[in-house]
Amino acid sequence: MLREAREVVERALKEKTGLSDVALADGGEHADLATTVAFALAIIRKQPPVKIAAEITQALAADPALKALDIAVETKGPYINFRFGSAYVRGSLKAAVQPGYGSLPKRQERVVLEHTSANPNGPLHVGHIRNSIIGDTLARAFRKAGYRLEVQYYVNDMGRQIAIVVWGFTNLDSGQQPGEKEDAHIARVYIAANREIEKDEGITQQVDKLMQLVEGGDAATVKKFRKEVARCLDGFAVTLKDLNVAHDRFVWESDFVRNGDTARIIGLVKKLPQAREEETLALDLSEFGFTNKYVIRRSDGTSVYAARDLAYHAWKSRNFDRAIDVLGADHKLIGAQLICTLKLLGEKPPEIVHFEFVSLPEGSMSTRAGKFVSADDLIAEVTKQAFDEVTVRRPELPEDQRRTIAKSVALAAIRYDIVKVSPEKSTVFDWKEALDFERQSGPYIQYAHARACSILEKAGEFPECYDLADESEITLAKQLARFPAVIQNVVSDLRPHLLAIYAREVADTFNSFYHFEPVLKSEGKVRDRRLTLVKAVQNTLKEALETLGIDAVRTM
RNA sequence: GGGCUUGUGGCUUAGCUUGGACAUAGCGCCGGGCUUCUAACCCGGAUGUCGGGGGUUCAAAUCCCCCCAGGCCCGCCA
Repeated sequence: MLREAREVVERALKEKTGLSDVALADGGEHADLATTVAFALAIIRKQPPVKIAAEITQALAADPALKALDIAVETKGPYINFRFGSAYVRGSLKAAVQPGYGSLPKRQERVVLEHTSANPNGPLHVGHIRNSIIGDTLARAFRKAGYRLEVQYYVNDMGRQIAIVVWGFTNLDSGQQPGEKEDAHIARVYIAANREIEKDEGITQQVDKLMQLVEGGDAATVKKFRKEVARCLDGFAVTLKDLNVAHDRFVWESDFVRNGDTARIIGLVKKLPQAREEETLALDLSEFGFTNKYVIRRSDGTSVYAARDLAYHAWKSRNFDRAIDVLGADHKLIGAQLICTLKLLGEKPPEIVHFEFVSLPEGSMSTRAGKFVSADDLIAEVTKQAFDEVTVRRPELPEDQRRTIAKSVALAAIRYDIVKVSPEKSTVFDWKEALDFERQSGPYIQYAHARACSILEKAGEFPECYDLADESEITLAKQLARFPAVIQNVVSDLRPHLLAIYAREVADTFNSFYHFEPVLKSEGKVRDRRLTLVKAVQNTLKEALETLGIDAVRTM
């Protein structure tokens, strides 16, 4: 409802002012929408802004489009405020109780979203899952916003790290320990192999040889690489499932070598005026502000990651209308070079969402050095803590039900803790925060939802009533009305944390309402309209939580 | 050294792209609230040179410049 009302107001303002930018903004505590356009007009018309604001307000007051939507206009000094009336509130409430609330009209564009794509040389850690959770939340938001979406994981199965893993499995004592997860096993061998390399530089040549063999398509070597990568991915699959993160397709990097795409793209790169072919093939992108050379092919003839990535993105460009990548901040430079080169090749470049690093209190994480907190450990610890909490609060529930709730609570705590922070902030992983299930947490929002469910359950059947009256009711309904616009903003700005903040704000407002306004104990019309409002809150929270990849549990 | 990025009460954080009405919320602290729809909750209070300095503007947390501090990057790694 907000999106529609905003459009009407914006159109009317443009008409009355003749400006293309009417500075329409959220009204905060003053109004539902507000504009400071009078300041801009004051300069043009050389009149005081207060006078201009009054004139515009008068002109808008007579506008039939605003009247039809029951939008009141008033001036407060130079500010023009818009206040939505009962028709808006009614329409908002009616929309918010519909199944699937928040979904936007279907679109035809096909979007490909790549996220996680961690190197398969060890388990996913708390840095990787920032990628997974941002990516998965964006994916859910895109689907809710009506897009046709395919989510991909790009499997780096032929990099140096994997060659080191394979070298380790061939040359070191590398048996799997009982109960050891595949990805943890691979990390152990990878770490051990790196220690050997530090001691003996000759090993690097053996690793290089492995890389040449795999690029050349040597059957036995390819098989070894595939085997370890696949095992690591099996481990990832368990972690990602626990995090409620899903991919539609795993795209293997080596496929772009095997099918000739990489050779083809290298051929095209060679013809670019920026190409510099000496021993290596590289691009000189200095005219675009890049100071380093962008290497595409090694002097031994093998391709580097950049070449295969170009092939992958050219493929995305041909098969999708839009491509979105979620990548760590360490990929900023190569991401910009990738985009630059794709443009030179006449391909659609991806839109890249970068997120900053997660470090540990003792310093940055490193798989190679074995310095990381694995996602599996995090999940196990948070789940254990959640089970204890559920047991304290609901001792009467059978254990299996407490376990089920604990699992959902843990998932909510982890996902929310990560997605609530703006991606551009680097963070330090903090166990205390990860294990906090109170204010500004996922469980806090789940709890508000469970409270709403509990009321609805006890209420039984009731006739829906959309005529809200009390200030607290109207405030809440207006907040629910913002949900579709929030979904819209998440996909247009590629900022999933906006949804996290919004869901928390709805929970805040509802908890306050819950405390002051009796629902089941009120009578007649009041009971009906409040129950309808509770249903709308429950429905909105459910849709918001599910878009965040969090279970909207009915009891906890 | 160069580039990108972050810096908001003791701690964490929203707002910054699109400059405007007393800067958002949480933790922690102080004080209240469970015979009442689940207290994973609610209400009140104290706490801010929006890193520092200049500039643009009627108006700057928000835009521009300089400086300081942290993170990331600058590889024939990925």
